[in-house]
Amino acid sequence: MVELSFFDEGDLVAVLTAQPLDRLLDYKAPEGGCQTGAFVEVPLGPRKVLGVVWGKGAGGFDLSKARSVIRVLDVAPMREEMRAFLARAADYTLTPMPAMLRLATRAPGLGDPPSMRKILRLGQGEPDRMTDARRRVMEVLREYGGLAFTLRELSEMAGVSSPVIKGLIKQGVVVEEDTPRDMPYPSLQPEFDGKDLNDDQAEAANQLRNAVATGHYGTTLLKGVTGSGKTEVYLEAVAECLKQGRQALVLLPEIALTAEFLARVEERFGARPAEWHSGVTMTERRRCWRMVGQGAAQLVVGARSSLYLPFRDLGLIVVDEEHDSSYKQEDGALYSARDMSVLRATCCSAQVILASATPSLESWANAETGKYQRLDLTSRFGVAEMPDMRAIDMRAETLSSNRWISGTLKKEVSARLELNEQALLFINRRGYAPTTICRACGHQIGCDQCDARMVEHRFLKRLVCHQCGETKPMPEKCPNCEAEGRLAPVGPGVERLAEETAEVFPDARIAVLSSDLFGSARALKEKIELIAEGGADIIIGTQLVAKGHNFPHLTLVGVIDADLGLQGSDLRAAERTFQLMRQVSGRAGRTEKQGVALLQTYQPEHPVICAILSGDEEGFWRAEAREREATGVPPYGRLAGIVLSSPDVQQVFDLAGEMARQDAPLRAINAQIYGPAPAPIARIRGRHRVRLLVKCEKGAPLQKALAAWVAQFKLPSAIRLSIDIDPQSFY
DNA sequence: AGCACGCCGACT
DNA sequence: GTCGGCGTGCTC
Repeated sequence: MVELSFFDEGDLVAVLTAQPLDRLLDYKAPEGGCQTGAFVEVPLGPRKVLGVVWGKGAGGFDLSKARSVIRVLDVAPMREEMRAFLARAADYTLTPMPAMLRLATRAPGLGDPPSMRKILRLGQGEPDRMTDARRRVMEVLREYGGLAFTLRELSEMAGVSSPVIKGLIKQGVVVEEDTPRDMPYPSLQPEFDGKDLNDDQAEAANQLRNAVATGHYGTTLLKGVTGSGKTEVYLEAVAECLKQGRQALVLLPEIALTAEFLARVEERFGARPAEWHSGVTMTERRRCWRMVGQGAAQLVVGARSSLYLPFRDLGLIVVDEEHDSSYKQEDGALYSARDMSVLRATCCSAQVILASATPSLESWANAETGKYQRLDLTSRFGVAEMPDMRAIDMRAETLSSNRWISGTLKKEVSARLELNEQALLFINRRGYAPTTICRACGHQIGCDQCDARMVEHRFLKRLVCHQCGETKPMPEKCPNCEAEGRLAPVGPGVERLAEETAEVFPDARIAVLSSDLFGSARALKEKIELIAEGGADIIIGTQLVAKGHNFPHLTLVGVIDADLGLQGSDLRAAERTFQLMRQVSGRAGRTEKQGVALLQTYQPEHPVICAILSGDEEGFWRAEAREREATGVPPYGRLAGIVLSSPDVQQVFDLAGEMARQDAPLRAINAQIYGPAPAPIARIRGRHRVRLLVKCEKGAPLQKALAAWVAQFKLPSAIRLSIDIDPQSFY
């Protein structure tokens, strides 16, 4: 090996810590030495902190100050490819290395020794006296001989109290053994037969398998309409990856989707994979992190942060619903899990599968240029067709005020109810009404912390700010003119639509699905299952219902306001509306019955609405691509958003203005600078936010220029600066 | 990030 | 005279 990777005791090693320092610190290697990549505990001032040995120490300082590494932690060292990935991701996103290391060490108890627990097995001989309770204990142990039980589990399984088991232990009939607390995950069986695939799916699966078998990097866009069997297809790629003895990672945008996915994995591979997301317990996270590092977890299903797990040999990353906006972290470390997946895959020679019914324009464009492979699944699974989609021209409908269900839609819903089928009414607005206005003075109730309007939630009996989460009770009188009883809700939210629906269809059973109505993912899941089994006639839902849930009795989708989202000048509005409408429409008719999707719109000739209705997706993307190419925005140009925030408006505007003037490093790469302007969310929790936008040509070294530009300024401590490369929301 | 150091206002 | 505000700077 050429690289010097082992250091003897006393050698100077450079250590990266998760503390926000702008450089590596040198330490003396501990007793017994250490290797590059080792996770270590080092002294830093009065504290002990976690670090990773990054290489040979650079020296060049007063060596008498050098302290020693306290100890090497008992976890697998960080691999070269992981270090390279973190460094490249840091360069790309302009995130400091300590912050990257923090992402990669988000597991509790990394420094703890591998703890042991006692498990119970059947020993030799028979108990002195056989009782019912004792018999049950022995039966359980005999029946599940392959499984390890703790005292508690066994007493639960056998329905006996723990003294019964303790008595058996004393006699040696049951024996205790020490095993590591972090157990390897049960092994998955890629040899099991998958579901039957149709020709289309089989062909796509075959191509993905071949790609995985090359053992090289590559990215494939797997495009398939809702219900086309994308999951079955990419699980075949996972199977191939496991056969190669490599690990696989499946990213899902929403925790609520994991339960269903885990069940499918279990069905396909005979066991459950490792799970990694915010809902997983501390002990389980610890186990996952360690087992992934030891190669004792073959498949991980997780949220975007699972990209930073210490895989030993990652061969495949699937990004399901790759267009989903939750893959873009918008606070703290700013990164797109989709782009980071591709980066990670290039670092470890893995394949990436980007799966979506409605890909992001970026991925579509990368497939067009041949940077990504593209596979299309056209036929829906089984006999179901894409629903028949039509617009309801709201200009021709007569609706009384504060009503949103048109006569046409009402008739269609009634017809479904007669047939005992389900209808879904979709509105992408939580709460009762988006605005509360005073009829006396016209004042709108806003949030005290932000500049957003507050949304009335009748279910919670409060006003809620959807930007910062601030809530307050509904005031009795107008906070502006003090008029009493003149505050009125304006516009529809999901709760108000439910109210109208109950009036219009008094005999129907109505279920409302909105994320704020459920305390837990489990409660939500139960409700969804209940609905799927036919426990409701009309489903009223927000965005939540668009994501992957299957309602077999659903044959009609009514979109209350298809224009919502087309307003404003957000460049991605059209793309998002297109994706959302297609997804929601795809909920209808997933089984043998043909579904219908009706879009209430005031602009039926809008290109996006037309593209949705005609199903001409390629046409929509081509038009969008032309538009973006003409304006030089992503993916045809590069963008970065710089947000400065401070409690002091004047201060933050002054600095932003100063930065905009001192733009020499940016001019050097021909970049243009726009702003300062109030950021999309102008005030969050009392901090005023100002944004600058930097735009340049596709090939320009944007990050380098930005770094040089920002380095010119010394930030007052009250001001925070964040740089967002490839921002998702820009206007 | 913590934590110490250090330089100016209201208290014993 | 001293306690304590948090701006500035350091951590191998």
